[in-house]
Amino acid sequence: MIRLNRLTDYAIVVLGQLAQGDSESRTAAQLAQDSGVPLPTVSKVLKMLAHGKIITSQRGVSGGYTLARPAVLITVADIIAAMEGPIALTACVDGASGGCEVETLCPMRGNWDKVNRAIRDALTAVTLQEMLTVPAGFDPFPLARPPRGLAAAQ
Amino acid sequence: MIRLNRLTDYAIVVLGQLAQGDSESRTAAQLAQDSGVPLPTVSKVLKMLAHGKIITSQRGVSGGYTLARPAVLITVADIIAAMEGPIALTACVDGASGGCEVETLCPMRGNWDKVNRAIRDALTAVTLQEMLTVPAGFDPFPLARPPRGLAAAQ
DNA sequence: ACCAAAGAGGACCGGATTAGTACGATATAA
DNA sequence: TTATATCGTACTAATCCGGTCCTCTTTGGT
Repeated sequence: MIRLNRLTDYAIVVLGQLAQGDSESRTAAQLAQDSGVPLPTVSKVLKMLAHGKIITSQRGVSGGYTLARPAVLITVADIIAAMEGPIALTACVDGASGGCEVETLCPMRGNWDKVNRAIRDALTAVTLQEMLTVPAGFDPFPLARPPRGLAAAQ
Repeated sequence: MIRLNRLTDYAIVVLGQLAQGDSESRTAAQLAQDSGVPLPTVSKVLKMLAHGKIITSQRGVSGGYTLARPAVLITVADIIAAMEGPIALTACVDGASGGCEVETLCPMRGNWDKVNRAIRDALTAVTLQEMLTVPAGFDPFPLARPPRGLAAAQ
């Protein structure tokens, strides 16, 4: 199970709220209430998204947040990148010769790149809009997975 | 940055060692020495891989580990699945109605499935063999980013 | 039959990461 | 000028994960 941060999850939810709002400006408080996520946390998420240029913020008395562009043009890759930095599986890949101690022994430095690119492409192919449109008659709980835990798993 | 466990990283390295060994049996101690990873940790990794049917183990006095099948037939998806459980981005996706508190509000439960499938496909497309063969003249450090403190694990 | 080697399995602990909170600063419209 | 709402940063608590240790089981050799 590859984990992405809970905040990223929230980000998607919040963006969903924003996308439904007909491009109207919504305050952090509104979004917090609508999403059920505590205000400070939503605020944090919104800040990160604004930083990543996914949404725009308007300060001041009647301020709020708006999608920076239509939901169709926002990809999951964009969102994840905003929330977690560049999309890549963490490994020796991430540079800096000092970082990986078994560097000289590891026969495959750099080949993660291929994997990373594949994943990046996969994530770029899905837009926020697609995440919002729930297909008719889909199964809400596709995989019944064991609680997390690698050792406990299987 | 999507994180996969450090153990998964080790798994790839260790499997690399195994793949080079002409299908000979190697003990955990040997692999630990060759990979530079502490024995208990390597042992744990090997156990998990054996559990996932990636490698086979032979107990007893002249025991050891061997790849369960040729490196060409072992995909990165297999390895990650063995180390971290089913491949999916953690989200409301992962079932159990109690798990997600904003469930009723979240307009996009289940659409992660599309993303997950894409990622799974991407990972399945890369084999251990491919990870081993370093392309001629590749750049060892494609992205220059600060090293993540690796806890000085020898 | 016994002993040594090697893996299997589980429990445990410390450290690192992250979620969540709080507070002060800044901008804006009325 | 004041009320409102975001911005930015610092801090704390809880969770998760990597790593280690210990004991049991299996197996081959003596």
